[in-house]
Amino acid sequence: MYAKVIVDISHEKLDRPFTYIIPDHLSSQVEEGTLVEIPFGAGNKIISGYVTEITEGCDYDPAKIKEIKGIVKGSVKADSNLIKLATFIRKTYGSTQINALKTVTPVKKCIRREVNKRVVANMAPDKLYFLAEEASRKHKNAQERLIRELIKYPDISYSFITGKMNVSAQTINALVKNDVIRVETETVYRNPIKVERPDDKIVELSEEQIKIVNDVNTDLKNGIRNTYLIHGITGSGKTEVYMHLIEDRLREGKQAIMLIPEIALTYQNVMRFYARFGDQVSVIHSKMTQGERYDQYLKVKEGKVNIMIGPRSALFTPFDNLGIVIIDEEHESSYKADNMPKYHAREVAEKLCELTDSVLILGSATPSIDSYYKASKGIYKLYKLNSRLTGNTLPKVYVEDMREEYKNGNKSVFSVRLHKLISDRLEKREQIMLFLNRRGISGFVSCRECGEVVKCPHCDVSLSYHRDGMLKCHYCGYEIPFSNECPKCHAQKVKGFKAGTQMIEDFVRKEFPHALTLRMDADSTKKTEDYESILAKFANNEADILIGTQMIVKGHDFKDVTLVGIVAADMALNAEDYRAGERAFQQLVQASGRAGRGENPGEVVIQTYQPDHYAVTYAENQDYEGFYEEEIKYRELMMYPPVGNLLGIQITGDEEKRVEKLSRVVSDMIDKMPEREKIGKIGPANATLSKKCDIYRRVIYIKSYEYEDLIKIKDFIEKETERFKLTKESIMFDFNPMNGF
DNA sequence: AGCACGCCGACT
DNA sequence: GTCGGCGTGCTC
Repeated sequence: MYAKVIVDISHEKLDRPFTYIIPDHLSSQVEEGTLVEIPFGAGNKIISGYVTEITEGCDYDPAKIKEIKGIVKGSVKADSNLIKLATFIRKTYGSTQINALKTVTPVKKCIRREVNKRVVANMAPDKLYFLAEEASRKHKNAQERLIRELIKYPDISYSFITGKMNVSAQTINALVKNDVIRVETETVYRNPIKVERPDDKIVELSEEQIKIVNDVNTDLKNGIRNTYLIHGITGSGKTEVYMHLIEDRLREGKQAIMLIPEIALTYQNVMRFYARFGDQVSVIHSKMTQGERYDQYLKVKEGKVNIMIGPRSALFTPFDNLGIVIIDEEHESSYKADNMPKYHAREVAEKLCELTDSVLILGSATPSIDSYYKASKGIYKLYKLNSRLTGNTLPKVYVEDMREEYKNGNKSVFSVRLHKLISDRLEKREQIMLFLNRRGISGFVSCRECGEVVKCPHCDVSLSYHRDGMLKCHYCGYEIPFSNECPKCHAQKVKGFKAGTQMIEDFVRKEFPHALTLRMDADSTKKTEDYESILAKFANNEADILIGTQMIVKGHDFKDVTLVGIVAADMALNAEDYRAGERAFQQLVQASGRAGRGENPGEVVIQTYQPDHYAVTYAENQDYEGFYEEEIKYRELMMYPPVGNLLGIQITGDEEKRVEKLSRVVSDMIDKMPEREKIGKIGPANATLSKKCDIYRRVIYIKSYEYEDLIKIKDFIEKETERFKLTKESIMFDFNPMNGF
């Protein structure tokens, strides 16, 4: 028998199966997906590789075929659906097979589970006393020590004995042999989440909700497998629908995967699932150790877990009878992987559901244009949840034109209305959230004389001022002490602008000296605990105003918040990539949704210099459909996704001129392709961040209606540039990029 | 990726 | 005369 093996070397030239003989003594253990050790290359260096196929014959010179050396000890095998997913990822996103295999097997090492080992006395204390005396006579000090301890405490933890008491395992083993003691082990699964279990009352479903559940179940009964997009405004009870659908699958003996954005992972969401489904729920998240991951994997394999909740990698949970995949907040950009292979969880989930015959449920208050487009084409089934469960109304949204405010002599950060509403809420003892966009977060430093902005010498960004008196670069960590002398005109006029959030906090303190504020940004939240404790404090009503970025509130309900202020909505509107409008709209609507989650109705103030921007006007009316219609027209016109497909090509290197030249060469290459007629090309141009850590970055974007064309272009460029033997420059591809380059 | 084979400059 | 530079080619 032979095995086709993908070797663990990520290089295009080796990205194909190699044939190995399966020796007889391994034939029972080598299967598809097994991680094996194989001799490779002239030096017969031992490397590892995944078996992807087992064949009887071989299509390669038998004289040259080597034998599999063994199985990688403690490895975890990839099941066949995951191998198929890996192939899909390789083809769709253009990675190597081995990298794709590695991404679908997030648990690689079999790390011993945590065991609670205890040493227990096997005989009565008087007998032990006798043995201790005997050990003492024979100068068996360690034995004596242990036995005397056991007289006092007949049940001691193993680690205490080998640690504090300094008794070796050998001594223990000797006593076990003589039946003096026995070692008891008890397996403890490391539980990633500490829950105090709030009991969740089973909520009656609304008619809207029941319809979704029934439709899905009816379709399933009729053997129809669909993808369902639930467009439900914040607070409309999507989670209840998810839980019902999961419960129905569990009853059929199937399992469920639910993806939620990493940032929303540790909070109320997950708790509700624990409350409802108990310990058949498991959670994975990026901060987990290898051991914790392995435990979750084992629990899945042993059938103890039927629901896996986690970020995009939770998709690769090896359930053997998967029935449903749910992607909550499906518009979130974190569902797109940011390193190779740059897969999108939604697309991989579609494939996974196809392979396992499962249903896919997507949910969002602001669906991605991609998904809504598919729904409008009938590829997804669309459902709407329009009423808030608590019965309260959507918040009232005010758009404030900051140009007008300025004209009327208001030079502060707050419009008259926002100022008034803040004092109103402070008086009523209701809570307030103030948002700023991400881009406005870090402070920068410039010369008031000549306007020179102090930049990082290694990256194309301005340095930001930190409270410790240093100027730091967020990308490469470069730092210099702050000086007020301008590096260009040498005037003593350099001054720092405070980070957006801090500026607002200072301003609030000046204007409302009695208000208690909490601030949340990269500076104030170095560790996750900080982040969690800030949110907990706010939820606990220990502050009146929470100031932070858009990021902070995903999936959190603060029932006493009745006012949300978006201090400067403009930064998001003016980003250069084609998703800027979509992102801005989503941010505005999601932020607005934070107001009035409790009993009191909420109000939202959006401050902007572009009150007529379509993202703002549609957000003001909470009009998703209107926004979609406008946005899709623009995408159609420009051949942007989801109407067309986009390939981002990034060329990087440490010499500006060479990078520039290579980008031109690649561009010319594309121009000569027969597909050139059908496709659109943008660039080459400098990337948004044109230099990062002394690496220059240029980009080319290719647009096409046919995804296949993009794959062809990537393959062609890879083939053609191979002979350049690029060492200092590199070319990277991103299919339908989400975050630009 | 890594290692071997292979054809041209400065050394005991 | 050799030791060694890394160019190119292969790896089941």
